[in-house]
Amino acid sequence: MNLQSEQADTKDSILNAAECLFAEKGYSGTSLRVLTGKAKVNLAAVNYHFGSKQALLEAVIKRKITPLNQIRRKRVEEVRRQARKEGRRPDANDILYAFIEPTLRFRENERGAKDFVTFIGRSFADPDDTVRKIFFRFIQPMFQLLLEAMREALPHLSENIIFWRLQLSMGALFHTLHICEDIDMDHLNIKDLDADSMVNLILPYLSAGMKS
Amino acid sequence: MNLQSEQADTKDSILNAAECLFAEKGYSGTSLRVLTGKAKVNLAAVNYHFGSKQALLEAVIKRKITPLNQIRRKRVEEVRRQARKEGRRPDANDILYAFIEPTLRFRENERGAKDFVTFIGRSFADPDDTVRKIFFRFIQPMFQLLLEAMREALPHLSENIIFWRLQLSMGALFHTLHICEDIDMDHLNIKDLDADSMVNLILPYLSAGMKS
DNA sequence: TGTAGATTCATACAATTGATTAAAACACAT
DNA sequence: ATGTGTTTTAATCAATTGTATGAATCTACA
Repeated sequence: MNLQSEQADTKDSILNAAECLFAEKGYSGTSLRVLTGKAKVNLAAVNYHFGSKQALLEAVIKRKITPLNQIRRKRVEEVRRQARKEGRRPDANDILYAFIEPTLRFRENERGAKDFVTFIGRSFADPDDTVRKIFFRFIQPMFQLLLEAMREALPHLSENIIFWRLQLSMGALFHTLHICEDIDMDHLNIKDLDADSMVNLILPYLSAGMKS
Repeated sequence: MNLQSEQADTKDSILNAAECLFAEKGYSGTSLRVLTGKAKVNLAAVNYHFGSKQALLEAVIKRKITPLNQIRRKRVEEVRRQARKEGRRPDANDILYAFIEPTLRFRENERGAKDFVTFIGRSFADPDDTVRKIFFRFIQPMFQLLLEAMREALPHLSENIIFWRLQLSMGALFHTLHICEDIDMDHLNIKDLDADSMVNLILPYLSAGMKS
């Protein structure tokens, strides 16, 4: 067995560099050479430690999405539980808040989380199909939970409508979080907005749309 | 000078194949070999007729975006003119309708337009920066017009807010139009929805969000 | 200190990329 | 029919891609 910290250093360097570069240039747009260059490790290190570029992608996603989804799931279910306890339907706004607030908080606090969230937005359109598939596998249960909760909150709307309004919400959210890294308009600063301000910016929009 | 129809056939074959493949796999994900293969022309034809892959991209975008933007601009300005004539502010819903309805109508009617609209959604996240830049150049004036119109319609909101709500709207719209090609859920069919149904699905959401 | 196992390293591999070239094939006016 | 300018074709270019290999280096325990 080797010294833990050494191995961890290399693996973590690769994961961190991948997270950053995947956010900036996408999975398909990032070569292992610039990736290992940024991580300051040998080119072969990726295949040695992860097996392949695709396996690295899975590791990058899993590392961040697992704890994030855990929080979001807890928060959403807490909203449903609270509503049930009070004998009423959950509110769509509360559900969205329970999903969005941890996402943006996470994005603000955790190291590299901003890159990761940007990466999510990018992945929906990656040239490589496997990227979408892998992401889908990790996101699907969370989306399903949101769907259930929203059906409770908005019983007068068909499942069809709710489904597509949730898609619209996801598109709005991740597109905005993705491109806000690109935009550097002088008077329209959002890049450095804190989590609360971003929630205040985005939540009312999504909430109104869901209930419309 | 050569026979017009021959040259046009080759160039158009390339443009059509590019449109389709760019929608399916993105610009960076499409190689000139599979592209010329699909178009049933020689590999060198792209560089001969367009100069480079990037020049082809510009041609693909320009061909469809120019007439589409012309219609949308006319429609949006008609909404503003009508409101001014009646001495009132334009309605946000009318502005959105003037933008979205031609987009979805176009998507439904014109040959290859569905692919093109899908391609737009994909391009926001293409690994190649130049794709985003080229698209931005063509979309920017239209976005600016929407921004102006919305400031008229929603004078109580800051330019900042309107800007980001428009971004949210664009994200919602193009993400949904993009992924709806992927989704084939048995009971949640949207793929073959006609333009009117899609407007009815999307417009209330965006409208409520903008006004929220 | 010496050895076994884990890690790093430089190098090479086959495949694919966009682009270029020169010759062949073509169209058309004279 | 001949010649001219355009288009198509096959072949090749250098560059980049993810991956694989074997030797070198390092770590930890005897």
